[in-house]
Order: sequence, then C-alpha cells, then structure tokens
Amino acid sequence: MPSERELFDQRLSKRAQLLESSDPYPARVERTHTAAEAVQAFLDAGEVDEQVAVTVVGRVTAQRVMGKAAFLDLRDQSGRIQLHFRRDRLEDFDRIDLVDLGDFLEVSGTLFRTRTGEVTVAVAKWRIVTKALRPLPDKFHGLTDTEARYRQRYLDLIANERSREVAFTRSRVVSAIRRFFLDRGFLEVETPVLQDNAGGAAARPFLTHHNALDRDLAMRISLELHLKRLLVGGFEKVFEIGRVFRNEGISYRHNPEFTLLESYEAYADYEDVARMVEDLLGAVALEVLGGTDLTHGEHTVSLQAPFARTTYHRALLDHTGIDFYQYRSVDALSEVARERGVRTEAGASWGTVLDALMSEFVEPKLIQPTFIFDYPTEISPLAKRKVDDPSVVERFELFALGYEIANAYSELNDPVDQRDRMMEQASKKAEGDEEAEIADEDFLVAIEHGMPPAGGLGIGVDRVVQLMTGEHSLREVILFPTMRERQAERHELSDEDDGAS
RNA sequence: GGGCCCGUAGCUCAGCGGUUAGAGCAGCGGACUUUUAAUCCGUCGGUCCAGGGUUCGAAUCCCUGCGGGCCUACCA
Repeated sequence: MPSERELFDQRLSKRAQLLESSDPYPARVERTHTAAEAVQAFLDAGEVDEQVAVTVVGRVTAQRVMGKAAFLDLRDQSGRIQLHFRRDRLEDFDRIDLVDLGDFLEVSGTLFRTRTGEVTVAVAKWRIVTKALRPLPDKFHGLTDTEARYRQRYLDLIANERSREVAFTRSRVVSAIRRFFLDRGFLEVETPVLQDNAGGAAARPFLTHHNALDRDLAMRISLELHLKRLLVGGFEKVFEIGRVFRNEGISYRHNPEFTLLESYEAYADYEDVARMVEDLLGAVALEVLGGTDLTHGEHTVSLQAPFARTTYHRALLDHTGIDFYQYRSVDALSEVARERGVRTEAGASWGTVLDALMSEFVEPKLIQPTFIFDYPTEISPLAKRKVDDPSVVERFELFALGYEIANAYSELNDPVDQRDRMMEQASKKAEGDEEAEIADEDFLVAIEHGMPPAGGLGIGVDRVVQLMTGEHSLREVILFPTMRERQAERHELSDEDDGAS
C-alpha cells in the first residue's frame, strides 16, 4: 500500500488488531541483555547452542520471513542481534504478520549460532512493545536527503551510523571539556539567558518580551559579563558551557544558537590562558580520538602543544605586507585594503577593516593550530591594553583549519578605562553599528567594586566538535540545526479514526 | 545577502517536449523451517514542490514563489 496514507492506515489497523489481545504500548518491559551483551554472553559461555537465555528489546530493522520460519534483525543502542522465529516452537508465530519494520519488540529465548555463523536468539516468547505507524527509511540506501536528515534527525540517527557517531563524539567532547575544568578547580556556573542587554560580543541579539513584567528582554550573545561579575563576587575560577544566540545569517559555519564555553581565572593573564588552551585541546583530543593528530581532508592537524604563535601585527605583515602602524587612519587603511581587493563598507572603522584583511588573507591559511596575539584595542573593548602599546590589547585568538577556535584576553579590570571604551562602543551603536558593544551600566558598577586581574577564554564548542569529527558543516554536529519554517506540512495523518479501516 | 545546483512513490533513484510517468527497497497476496540487501511469482501505490506562462501536447521549456545543498560574505 504505497501511498503514505495507505501505509499509515495499514499499520493503524495492525495496531487495532494487537489491541484486541494485548497492549502494543506497555509501560514495562523486561531486558536482561543488550544486543552486544547477549552476543558476549554467548561467547563467554563457551558458545554452546541453546544454553544462554536472554531477554532483549529493540527495534526491528529487517525481516526475512519464510513461511514456517523467520529471521528478524533487532537493533538497540549497543548494536544489532538476529532473532529466529520458528512455527514449531511458537504458538503465536502467525502474529509476526503484525510486525512492521520500525516496531519495538521484547524477545526472550536462548542463543545459538546459525549455519552462516551468526549468533542468534531462538525465540521462545515475544511481544510487540511499540507499534510504529510510519515506515522507516530505505534499509539499504538509508536516508540521504540532507534536508530530511536535519529536519527529522531521528530518522537520520536510525539510518546513518555516521550521524550516531558524531552525536556520541560531541557528548564526549563536552564531558571532556567539563572534566578538564573541574579537575583544575574551576566552579561550573549558570548565568542568565534572558537579559536586559545582550553584551560581551559583537553580534545582534534576539529580542523577546516578558509579559508579567511587561519588560523587553534580550537573549544572551555571550557569557562574559555575568561570569566577570562572579570574579567580583570572589569566585576565582569559573566556567560555563552554555547556549548563546546570535541573530545573524545561517550558513555551514553559523547557527543562530550555538554552544559557547567561557572560563575566567583570577590572577592569570592571557599567557596562562594560552597554555591552558593547549592543554585543554590536547586533553580533549586524547580522550575523544586517542591521540593529538587528526586528519581533515588532505590536512593533518597536530594538537600537540606548543602551538605556533604570532602576533596580529606580524601575521598581517607576513601575509599582506601591510604594516598597520603605517596606516593609522581608516581612510589610509581602507585604501590599501581596496588595493588588495578587499571591499570595505562605507561606515567601516579602522578595526573592522583590519579584521576584514585578517579574515581574507590570514585566517584561511592557519591550518595548524596557531595563536594570534595582541589585537587592536578598537575591536577588543573588554580586553586590557598592553603596557608598552595601548593601541593593542592582551588578547589572542586560536585558529585551526582556517577558522577561529578560541578567543581570550587578559580581562580589562580598570573600571574607568572600561567605562570609556563601552561609551565609545555605545556611540558607535548610536551611529548605526548594530554589532557594537552595549554599555552595560550594571556591569560597570560591578567592576567598580573591584574585579581582580584575570584571564578569560571563550571557545566555540561546536567548532571543537567539528575539529574532532572532521565534519565540514556545523549542521552535522548540531543535532537539530535551525531551519527555515516549512509550510504546508503534509504529515498530519493521525486525526482520522485510529482503530478501524 | 550574492552566485551555482537540486526538489518525481514512504525511502533511494531513472525519465529531461510526444501514448496511460518507471525501477529497486518498503507494503499487500502467494511459495518457502538456518536467512542476513534472503529468494521466486503476483500486486497496490504519484498534488512529478506550488502557482502562472509557452505549446497541438509540459515531470520535461520559461517566469515567480517556497524549501534544501554547495560556494561566497559577517560572526564563534
């Protein structure tokens, strides 16, 4: 019955038939072994047929029915195990007609090895524990339609081993990061997602509204300003792994919500943080991959410390021949940028033009992990100035495979300088720069009470997962990436009568 | 945002101006008690993304829209 409607109705009617004698959705199921454990138990018991009894549960992924016998494949999270049903052993053998691919079964029996060598459950007792109403993707070709893979990730996870692997790797990356910080004595905290003002990064926020308070709120774009308040409060090492939201374009490198790690350590500076980042990435790679080398297409990247280091000024000079100290005005700088084919927008600031040059000529070349130190003050309003050159700050970014992995500074804790720089950002914002930093008065008041010298760090966790998995698109490492709204869903089949047909 | 490509059965795909749009898998009926992409016979199944246009004739060509992918630009 090929139309979606017919397939659905057919399964509904099987469900109704099951209901006559049993519950196709029981709350309680038995399980003595996972699929993998069952096979192992058979091996451990000396591979004697029909000796080891197991009860396994899982989803039916293949059926090979032969009149008086049937083989079904049952899959659980641990793997797959084959089931053998025989008419001469089962009074309810014919009920396998009510089983469809995708149903969940609870099966008890003993283990044996088939003629072709596969460890198999000789089924003595079985029942359907979840009746599925919609068909699964093609058992052989799987699900390849990228849109369907993202919109219906559960189908992707059923059909594609790789998608499961990436999800597992992501989980391991996050727990490795968390363990790294906890082991170093950092306190894990959670700070507000809903805020008066979204600050701490150059990005546009999502805006929302609290009805009871009749108050507009913004969703956070970074974790920074609240974590620093905790430094004021006396915590010396804090970190947060949390979702942030940026109201910007969507691409294979950008999702409107992504996971950011930020850490702050009192009495450390950015040099200390750089060493910590080397340790962190090495530790994560070791735990997730078992080594510090990883291959990405034609590139082999080594996360073995120490990473290459250069400065913003040096890197730009090396890759473009531009010595930005020679071009102190926006106009002069824009002119050389234009000569090199970098178009700059009308209201672009000096720092923005520099950043455009870096993005164009330097960052794509940074395949091996490379620290870029000492950023222009103008594009780093929350970082502490270098003592010997106030036009640059103690800030580094770490690049690998051509994209930014980490961003860190010696945190600006002079409240007067901070206020001045926030006001400068605020006036840019007033002039129409939507990504300029806001002046957060509450934050300024906080640091006016004294924030200890500290090294801060931000890492895009999704990017680290990309690095570790070798996935090209961010959407492959985010289980449910943001998608455009889909109109005219044609999936609403269930509001017909649910028994009959 | 710009450029290129894609959208046909539940899934994977063919058909690219000419009868009534096809195949494999899945489904349904039948045969088959150790199969594993089971096999064999039969069979059901389509808003060819949507709307408009060109044409004697459109899944096929053109336009618009919707959705997606890749590349590119900003951010992490």
